[in-house]
Amino acid sequence: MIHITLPDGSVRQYEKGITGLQIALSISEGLARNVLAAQINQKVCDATLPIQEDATVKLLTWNDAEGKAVFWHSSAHLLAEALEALYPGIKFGIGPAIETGFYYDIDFGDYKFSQEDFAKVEQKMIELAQKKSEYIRKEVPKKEAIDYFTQKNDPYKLELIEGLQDGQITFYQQGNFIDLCKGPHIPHTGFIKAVKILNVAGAYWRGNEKNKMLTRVYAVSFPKEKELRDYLHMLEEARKRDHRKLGKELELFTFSESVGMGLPLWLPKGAILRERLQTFLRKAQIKAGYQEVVTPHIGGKALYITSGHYEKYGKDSFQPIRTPEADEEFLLKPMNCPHHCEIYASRPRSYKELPLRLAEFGTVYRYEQHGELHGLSRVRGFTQDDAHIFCRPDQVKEEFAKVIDLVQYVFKALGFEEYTAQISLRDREDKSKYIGSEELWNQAEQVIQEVAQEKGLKTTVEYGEAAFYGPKLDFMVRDAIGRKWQLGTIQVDYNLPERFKLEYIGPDNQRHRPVMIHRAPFGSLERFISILIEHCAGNFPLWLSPEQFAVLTISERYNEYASEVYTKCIEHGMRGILDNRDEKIGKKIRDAEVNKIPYMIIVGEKEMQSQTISVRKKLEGDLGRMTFEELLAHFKSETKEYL
RNA sequence: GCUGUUGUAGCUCAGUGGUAGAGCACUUCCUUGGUAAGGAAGAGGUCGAGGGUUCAAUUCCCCUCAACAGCUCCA
Repeated sequence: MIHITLPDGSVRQYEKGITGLQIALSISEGLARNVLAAQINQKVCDATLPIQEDATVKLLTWNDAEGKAVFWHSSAHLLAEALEALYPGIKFGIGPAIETGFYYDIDFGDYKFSQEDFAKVEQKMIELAQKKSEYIRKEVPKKEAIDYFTQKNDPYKLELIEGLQDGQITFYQQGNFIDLCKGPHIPHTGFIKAVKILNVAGAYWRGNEKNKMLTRVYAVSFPKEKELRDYLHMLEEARKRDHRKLGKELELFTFSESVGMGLPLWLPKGAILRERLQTFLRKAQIKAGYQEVVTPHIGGKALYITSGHYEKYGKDSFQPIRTPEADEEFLLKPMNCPHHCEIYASRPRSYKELPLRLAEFGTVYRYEQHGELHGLSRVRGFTQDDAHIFCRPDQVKEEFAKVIDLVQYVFKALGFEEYTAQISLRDREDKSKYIGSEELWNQAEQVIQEVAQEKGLKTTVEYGEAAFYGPKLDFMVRDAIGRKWQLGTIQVDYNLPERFKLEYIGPDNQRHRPVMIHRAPFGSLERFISILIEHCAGNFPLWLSPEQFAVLTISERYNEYASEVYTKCIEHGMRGILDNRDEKIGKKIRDAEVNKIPYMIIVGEKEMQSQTISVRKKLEGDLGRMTFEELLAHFKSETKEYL
């Protein structure tokens, strides 16, 4: 008998050789029907794998991320099986699960696989799935593996086998399809009830552009039809919310080929959005003890040699700007920290003035690769809501905590309710690539984890993801349609204080090196706004809306009264427009709705007579007649402290 | 940067080896209307830029730029 510890801490006894599936069956039939794989001592395995000794076992279902990954990986095999059945002789690269769904890289030879083929393949996949073919694991000697794929004439699989150790090679077979694969897989294909091929794209074999380009077939699958429908609905919604589309429609920003790619031009309405966000954060930062600074858009080359960025990124950046006379060279600043370090170093510092928190909405320029540019989310010129906190090592914890408070305040104000903190620490094996003493790192890594816990943040820890100069904490937010984005970041830095030889005089009258914390709640305004637009589908909260109201006239007879109302609104600090076009009210309402203007103020005969206004709210409808003061109250309650 | 797709009016898109079309937006006129599109007329384009084939190119070919998708990258 062996002892199996389950996630709830309970321990059960089973015969040696029991499988995850059988354990599930012993708990409930329903669970057994849903088990996709088993996590045995932290390792994800086939649910059909016999367990030979005491172990901790977690049964994975569709509700576990690992369960989904196995499900999608198995679906990739099903896709391959279907493709092989329909297009005999094609050759297979790799077919992994990805964040949502899976893909398979295929060499179709001369055939051009396209959109027209999708339905046929989906149908075949479902047909094969319904056979409930088991995924059968088989350990094969290297020679046998090579023989199989040689006979099958698949050079990609052969190349993969070459890199594997004899004795560690496994095949998985379902139906007539055999694939080189280390697994694990779901018990049988019958779990897969809904599939959708999403798109095809070229992808180099092994990601190397010198290699042959294969056709990557992207697809997604689900255990229920409804989940597929929901997913497709989400994709549709994402298309509708695309910030590039809304940005154009709402006249927030544009691009010009003459100005250059990746260099956004902010239109008046977009500029209001930026201004609102900056004013909002500025207010919060002043309360939190930050001091604002302003630094130029360029910096001498020497600055970046000192910071080390020139060596690391110099070649991949915008090239230096030269002055007419001497051999002076300036670089467009790719980050603000060196400038801020110079401000710190501009005079001797006492421990009494630490922490020193320097903030700047600093515009930086980075030469992003051509193919990487994407709307506002990846650009070549952007404004960071940057700040650098210079503090003593023993202040890192408190400062970190304060930054987390600030970020949480910002997220809440902007309607991001769900987020997790991703903590990036050193590689546990190889610590050689990091700068800074072991002691400082240990302290900072511990401090970050403690603070995150004390703040009650949901955290994930990624080892090996820390920057070479220090550990960091990134906020991953979930938007209104369930997508995850990395937003605010807090990074500890031991490198720059060292390179810039920053010092402060301690109570012991000795020189000490401060620690620097980089932080940006938004990250970049451009990227943040792109996420915000998609999060709220262009329906900004009232305090951010570029146009908060529109005064709509019933006919030109009321133009004068409408102007009075409009002027009163403007005088009260509201932003909006007066629509006195020669159009019917229905048309004006429609246009205001389409332009996502939160409040429509309608004036006609009744309103003019009674010196009132009729108010209609976007997406909600008529609020009825009210006085101007009542409208003001609506505004006040909706904008709270942010107006 | 690599591969593929696309580029026609301000926007969304048809179309053709014989120098172009729709809807919306815009201008003017009619209409003076009550909670998501009133009517009519008009104006608007070197068909992304450059080169080639041709009697003739927006259409075919080459090259270039940009956008989009994917790959690789991200201080």
